[in-house]
Amino acid sequence: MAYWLMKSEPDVFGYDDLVRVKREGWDGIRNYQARNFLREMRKGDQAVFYHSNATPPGVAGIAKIVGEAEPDPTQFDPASKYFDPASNPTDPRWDWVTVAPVKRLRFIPLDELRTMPQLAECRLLARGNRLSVMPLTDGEFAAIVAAGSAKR
DNA sequence: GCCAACGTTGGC
DNA sequence: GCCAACGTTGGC
Repeated sequence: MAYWLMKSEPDVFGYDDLVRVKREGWDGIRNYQARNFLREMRKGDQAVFYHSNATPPGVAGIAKIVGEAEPDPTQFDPASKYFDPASNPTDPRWDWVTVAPVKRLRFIPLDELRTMPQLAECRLLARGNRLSVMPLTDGEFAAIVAAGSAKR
C-alpha cells in the first residue's frame, strides 16, 4: 500500500465535507506532477488530508483511495473554474481519483508538523512547496497518524 | 531553447 | 492583503 498527502482548502472542501459526502472525486488538479501522482494511486492507498490556505493550516484526517484515476469531468465543463479548453476529450489532460474518509485525526497544525523529526525530509515542509498531491513514506505516514491519534 | 511576463499557490 | 516561490506561456 502506498501513502499520500493531499491538500484541500477547507473553505472549499474540508475533511468535514468528505465525512458528510462519504465519497468525492478529487477534482481540480491542474499540475502535471500532481496528476502523475494521482495516476499512481491504487485502491486502498491511504492519504493524509491536509488543510491548506487555512487558519491555521494542518492535517485534519485520513482518507483512502476508493476509485483510481479517470478523466476529471470539470476540465470539459465551461462553467467550472477548472475548465481547460486545451484538453482534448479523446486524450484528456487531467484526471481525478475518488476518495473516502477513514479516520478523523486530532488537528495537527503546520507549526507542529515542522517540529516532527520524522517529517524533516517531507516535501510538504520544504521551502516554497506548492505541490498539492505528494507521496509520503511509510514512516512519514505512520508518524502523522501517531501524532494525530495521541492525546496531548 | 531561452527567458521575461504572468498566473497561481499558500503561508503569514 | 502581501509576497516569495514556482509552473506555464509565448515571443524570439
